[in-house]
Amino acid sequence: MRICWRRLCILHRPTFLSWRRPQRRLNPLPLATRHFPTGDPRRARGFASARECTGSRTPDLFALNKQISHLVRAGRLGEARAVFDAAECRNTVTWNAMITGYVRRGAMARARELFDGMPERDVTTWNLMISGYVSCRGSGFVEEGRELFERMLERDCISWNTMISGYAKVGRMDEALWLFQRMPERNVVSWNTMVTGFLRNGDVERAVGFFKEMPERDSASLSGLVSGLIRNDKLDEAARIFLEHGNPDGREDTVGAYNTLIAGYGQRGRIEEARYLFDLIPFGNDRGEGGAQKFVRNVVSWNTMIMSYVKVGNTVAARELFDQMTERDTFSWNTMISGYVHMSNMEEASKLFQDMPNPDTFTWNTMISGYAETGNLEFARDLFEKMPQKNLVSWNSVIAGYEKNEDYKGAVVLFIQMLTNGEKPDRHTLSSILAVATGLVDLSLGLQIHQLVNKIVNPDVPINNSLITMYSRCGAIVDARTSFDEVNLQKNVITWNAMIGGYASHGFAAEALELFKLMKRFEVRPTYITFISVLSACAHVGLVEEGRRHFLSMSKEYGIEPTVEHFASLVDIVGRHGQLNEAFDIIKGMPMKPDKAVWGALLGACRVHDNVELARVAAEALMQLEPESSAPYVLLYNMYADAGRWDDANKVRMMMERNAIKKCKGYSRVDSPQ
DNA sequence: GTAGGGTTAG
Repeated sequence: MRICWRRLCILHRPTFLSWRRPQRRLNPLPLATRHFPTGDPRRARGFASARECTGSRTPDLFALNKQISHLVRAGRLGEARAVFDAAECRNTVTWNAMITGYVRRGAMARARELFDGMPERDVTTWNLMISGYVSCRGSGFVEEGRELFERMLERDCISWNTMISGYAKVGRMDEALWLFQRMPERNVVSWNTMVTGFLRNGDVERAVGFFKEMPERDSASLSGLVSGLIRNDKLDEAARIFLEHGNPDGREDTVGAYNTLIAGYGQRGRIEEARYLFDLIPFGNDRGEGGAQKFVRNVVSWNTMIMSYVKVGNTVAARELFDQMTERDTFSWNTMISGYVHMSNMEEASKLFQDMPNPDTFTWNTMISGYAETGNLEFARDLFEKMPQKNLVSWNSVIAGYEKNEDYKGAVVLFIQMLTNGEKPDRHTLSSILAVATGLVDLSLGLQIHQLVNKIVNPDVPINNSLITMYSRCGAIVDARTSFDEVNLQKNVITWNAMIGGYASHGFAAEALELFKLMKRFEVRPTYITFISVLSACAHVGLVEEGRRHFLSMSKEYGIEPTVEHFASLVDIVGRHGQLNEAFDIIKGMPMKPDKAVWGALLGACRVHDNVELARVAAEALMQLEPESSAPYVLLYNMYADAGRWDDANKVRMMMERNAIKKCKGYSRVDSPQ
């Protein structure tokens, strides 16, 4: 299948093809200074066409500031700026509102330009700028923040807190602590910032120490500690401290901390603890009459608890809670539906889907992927066509569904449709389509997708693994190796398996085994898949002893129990070497039923080493396993014929005719010897 | 303008 990208681009101009990662702007933008060619320094900066009204708040000014704030909150910065520029009269609040817009968007160069051009700044202005610099992504702007902080004449508590949180964000807790110790007065936020700062940087001990030392705590202190501890995998400690401190400021938002803990336990499958906490949340008025604990379970508590049950596959318990809820939101419905979908119970899922008042895109996508996963492409496609609003996940779900059900052409058609619709593929799309190229063994498609990968996503281990698999399946083993070497960041076991498997299946046994050695040197734990490749490599080059050793080391060193595939390889290794009886003994000693690969390996070995009797055993086993296959008959016939045992050969032929086995092309010798 | 808080799809 060939996709003509160029034609697609010309016809439909998918925007992503010319898409570039945005560059960070470091220097202030040159604004339209030429419109104000007077000598006024403020004009020279390009702003001051307005009269500055620093005095009384006129109603006009109030409305103007409100309007700018409103536009900024809605993210409509361009409009906000137009209003700002057109204003006849401004005060500091006006300027601050506009700066807020730029700061929130991370456009610090623009913010700075306004800041530099302002006639009068207040503490809020300075704090805004510092906050903008220190929360800028990329962490390169703390110094700019600090510079402003140092230049401030009157700092308030927020200035200090902002600066401290800036250092905490970039991991410089020493600097944060230095400021904390020197600030003239601290409030509860200062303390909270330090606690969460330590937690953010993995210093659990000092975080807990600071928490205990705090002169006063509020619900944010507790929530911050709880969530930070959970992020540091200290779930039990979080629960202990939380239960010890209860509800510090008597506010209802403590229920958030309960929910955090329930989610923490739920996500780790510790359902009993999650349920215990859920039951502990003061519920209604029954425990809160004194007024001390009036907060109740909210809809998120219910959803989180349902999610916990869904996670461990207990849809019955989840449904019980779901039915008890008096108020459900879309999360409740979606979680419950996704629970059924995960258990492949599409019947219940679709019942809920029909009952759900306002299914959203999430719901539709869940149903689509559910049908796709259970092999019902028709339903998946039908929903996909009918859904009122598709998003990227919708496309990805349906494409992945086609790929998993091996309808590769359908997947490619959908992918092209997706591009022509102007949707930009992401790593999920690309990895599906790479799997499609692998399934089709279509190198040309694979190469095109590789180009697309380079263009639109950052290097990423799973994608690179898919590339390795694609190239090696398409026989481009050198390209596979190139992709393998490009995963210099963090090769995972799949990376190694893909490359070792690629080498093994193309007969590069030495390279496969060499890589396996290297893998162990990098202390990557092999999986059963690794051993399938390793054993097959050993079989290819006749490394009997090494093969045996690897087979034994599987369970001994790595605790991996050999599967039927490993046994097939072992039989192959031993049998090819001529040790047919040992091979047969291995089969007899297998803990599971030998499959056709196992018997096939023995039969092949018997053919090579001319052991007709054992060949008969193997062939008969194969005939039972695969009654329609002609191969065992043909092989056995040939062996008898070669040995001159024509009676036996003819018996095989008669048997074949009796069972109405059709001969396959490529086994012409069946007819020729006579 | 500073600290914290939960849940759903590929």
